[in-house]
Amino acid sequence: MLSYTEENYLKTIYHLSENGSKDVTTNGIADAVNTKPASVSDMLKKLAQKSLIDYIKYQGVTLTDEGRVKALKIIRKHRLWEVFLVNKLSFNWDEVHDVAEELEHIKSPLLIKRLDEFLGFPQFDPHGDPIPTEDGIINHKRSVPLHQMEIGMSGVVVGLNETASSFLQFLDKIGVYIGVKIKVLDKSSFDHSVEIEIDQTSKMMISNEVAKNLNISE
Amino acid sequence: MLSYTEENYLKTIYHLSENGSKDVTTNGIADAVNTKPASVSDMLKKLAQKSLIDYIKYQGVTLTDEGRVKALKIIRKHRLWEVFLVNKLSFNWDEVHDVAEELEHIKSPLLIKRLDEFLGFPQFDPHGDPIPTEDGIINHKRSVPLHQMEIGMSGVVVGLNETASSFLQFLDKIGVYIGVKIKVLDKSSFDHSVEIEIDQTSKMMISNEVAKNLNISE
DNA sequence: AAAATATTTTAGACTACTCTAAATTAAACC
DNA sequence: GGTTTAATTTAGAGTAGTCTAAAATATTTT
Ligand SMILES: [Mn+2]
Ligand SMILES: [Mn+2]
Ligand SMILES: [Mn+2]
Ligand SMILES: [Mn+2]
Repeated sequence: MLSYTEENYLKTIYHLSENGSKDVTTNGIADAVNTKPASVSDMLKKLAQKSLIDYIKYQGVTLTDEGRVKALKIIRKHRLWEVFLVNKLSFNWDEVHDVAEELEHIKSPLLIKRLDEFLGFPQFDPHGDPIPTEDGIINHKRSVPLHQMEIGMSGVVVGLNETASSFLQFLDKIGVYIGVKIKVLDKSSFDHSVEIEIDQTSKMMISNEVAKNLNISE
Repeated sequence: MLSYTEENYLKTIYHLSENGSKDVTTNGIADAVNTKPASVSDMLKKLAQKSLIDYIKYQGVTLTDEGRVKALKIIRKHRLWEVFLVNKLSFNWDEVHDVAEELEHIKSPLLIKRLDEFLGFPQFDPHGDPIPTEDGIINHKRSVPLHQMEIGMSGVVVGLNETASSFLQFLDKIGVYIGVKIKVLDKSSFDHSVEIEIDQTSKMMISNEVAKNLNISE
């Protein structure tokens, strides 16, 4: 049985190894779980002990198969709860993360089975992230960050690389959400900002920083 | 901010002071929270420190007003989640307690507000227990344990004094649930078992032990 | 390749909660 | 009222997780 804390470390290690293609470092984990590197070292020993990670001192960490499955189960719960909060309790998509961070630790397989059913077996969470299956299979959609698209190309927003409230609220304001159609009208070679057409109607200028965090598919 | 553990102690103290009219003892609490009396003594000091309880060594404990409100907020959450599990996720009434025991500690006022709304502002949980309001007002229904009713009297099951799965499943089997009408047909002076009519149709003999745990109102 | 710097680990200590064993106080018995 | 028993509290110690400061190792710079 994993503790609340162990679960958070595992999940964090998973996320860090997915995102950056670099290896997962002690400082990186410390940063993500909001502790000091010394504490992380201790925890890494514990997780290695339980063979949830492969860990060699001074070199990075990788999840074992067992660790990966455990991490994905927590992520599954996190994302299902987010769907619940948004679809059933009408939370905004920028309000769900912290609550889901707690709810993901509730230990009841039946609860998650029934919740999944109740929500109609959703495939994606409110931020466009895929919901892993019970046995840890996750459906990575192929997508491109908006700033890498060519002028004239178009596609659909399928995911985000940033979940900060300020970012989500900004997207709300400009009418961008998961599933909306985006066309690249122009790209400034000066500051790399991007001019886009949203939903075949409104035109907008967005910064490169914003463009980087919008994943487009099709 | 209260810890998970502190919340469980508070809630337990509340329940112990409601039920038995006797005072709340260290051993009683230890029994209820599944720890040793020594640990309880420590915690009582802590809760007294935070002025959530009045505590004098070797004499019992009582909740302060602040402590009572805190306890009722947890109980409110517990019971709302139970309603959710039964009404929305089709849990049986004997399956909800342990999960609610975890869910009650999720810290989000908005979540509870929305959940309450989503459930249609229920007044009672699946076991017939009243759901306290946000500001800690609880509606104690007047009721009598079935074994105290006179022959010929009838009423409606409004609550239970026992939540063990085995008891709830037994009630399922004999067709007793919250809201069902019961009439007392006879009482044995030998073993104090009670003959009842359920729902104006089936007749049953139930033990005194069972009768004690069914609260009837009218 | 040596020196300087950054990263990571260890050592030692702290908090929250728990336990067993011993000491204290209260309650029950005679 | 004094003795026995039961309830409660204290003392001392353990686990999980955290921290700071110091030591060890790796990386970068010159
Ligand atoms: Mn979490
Ligand atoms: Mn999400
Ligand atoms: Mn609880
Ligand atoms: Mn209940």
